[in-house]
Amino acid sequence: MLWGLKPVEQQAAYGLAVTHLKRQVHMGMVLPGERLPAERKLAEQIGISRVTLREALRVLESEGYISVKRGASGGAFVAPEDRLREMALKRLSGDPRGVLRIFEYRAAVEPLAAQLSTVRRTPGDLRRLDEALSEIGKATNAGELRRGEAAFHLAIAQASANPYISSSIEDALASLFMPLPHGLLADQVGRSSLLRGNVVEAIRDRAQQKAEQRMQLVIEYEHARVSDSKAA
Amino acid sequence: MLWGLKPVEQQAAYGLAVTHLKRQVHMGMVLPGERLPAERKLAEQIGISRVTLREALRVLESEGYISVKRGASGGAFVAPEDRLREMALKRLSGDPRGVLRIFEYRAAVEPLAAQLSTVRRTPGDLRRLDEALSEIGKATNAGELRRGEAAFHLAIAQASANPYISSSIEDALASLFMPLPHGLLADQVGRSSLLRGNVVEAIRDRAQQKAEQRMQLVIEYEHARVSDSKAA
DNA sequence: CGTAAAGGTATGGTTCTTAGACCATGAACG
DNA sequence: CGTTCATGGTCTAAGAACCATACCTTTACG
Repeated sequence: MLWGLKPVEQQAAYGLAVTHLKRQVHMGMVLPGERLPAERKLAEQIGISRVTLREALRVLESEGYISVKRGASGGAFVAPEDRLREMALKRLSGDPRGVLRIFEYRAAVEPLAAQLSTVRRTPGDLRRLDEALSEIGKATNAGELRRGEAAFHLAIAQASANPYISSSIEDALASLFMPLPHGLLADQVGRSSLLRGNVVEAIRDRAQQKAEQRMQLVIEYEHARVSDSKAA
Repeated sequence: MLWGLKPVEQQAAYGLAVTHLKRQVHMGMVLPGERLPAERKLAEQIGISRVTLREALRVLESEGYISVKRGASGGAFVAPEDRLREMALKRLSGDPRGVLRIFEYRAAVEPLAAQLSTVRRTPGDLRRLDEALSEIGKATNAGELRRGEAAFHLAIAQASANPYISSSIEDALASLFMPLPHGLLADQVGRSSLLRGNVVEAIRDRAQQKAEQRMQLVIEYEHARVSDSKAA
């Protein structure tokens, strides 16, 4: 038999921290320009020592994700939206097929998640979905819109009550920072609200087929949006 | 924002090795009763030191996956089929929903993989599929049948050329040792060969819809088979 | 009955991670 | 203007994990 040729590679703690923090940025859990918690606090929160965290911060800094300032009211600040968008586009152009891979995958899994959610949703799930919709509706810049959308997709993943689906959706979302196209923010917010609101409505009404179909639409729309960004 | 409440946990190297080796057993890459490579060799193959590997072996031994004998022609031997089946059933009964979760997930992803394979398959992919079919056809015991089937599903995952699909199928396959029901082996082999052979045929003919539908059948059949095992 | 192939054990060194203390900076405030 | 103090920057000592290597013990087999 082909005996485990691939070596078991142990990730260093600082490497895991780098990955973790990048995901937060990619999914918009922390917005461009925002300050991260102080080193001592952040280290405790993610369960590593401060020295180790600092190694991770150095990596993120060198890759342009954050910039660190010292002194009072200093700290680690996420790069501005434009810088992030630039980095994202660079990655997209480096691997043109990557986007297709992500979306063909999401197109299979997320509609399933929506469909399952119609049956398994808890009151807490519905609350999270409403909150996400509300954040999308109130978004006043690209970062906030992205964060709301990420929250929406993660909430549906959670509502599906299937750990395989959950973790794979999270991976797919986090694996790529999806830039929003420049353009009228109001338009983006409007379409995002409408399409995703319809999904939530179907989930609330326990309408399996509708939920599935409408989620499919969301994915298709988002795929198109990313492709447009790439073209521009 | 909710700042990364979940701590970043670093897996120890021996823990990774345990997981890796369990997967090999679960997927039937190493058959019941078979001997693992010698410690020195295995350690080198999976890229860890012998001392660390030995820690992993102690864990596997204590959980009943392997038993270790010393002296010439000693070594680490995978537990016999019956013992493994017993362990698998124990786990299934401990988490009755787990099986459903796995199959509802596979039912979405694997047909997609088959469909994509019709377009992206390489000659190497077709060869691997044929080999897997051949191993299924020649199976003279439950272990060999399982190994052939695992090889088949992994080959299709690979042929889909989508890393998200690939890794998630591997996870799903490895997350659970699927016991085969006691019963006429010839029957099992016959049905498995027929159903999976049809899928390969569709992939060879580049028949997208057929590939997708036939893979769906395979998953449904396997789900039923596992459920039967549980009942018995 | 000795050889060889395996597992079992021991030693010392390297790297990663941690806890804790202390230094340096600079914005805010009196 | 100078003090305060939150915050990043640095240092040290200890511990844990992992590794390379050498050597001991068991046991099948010629």
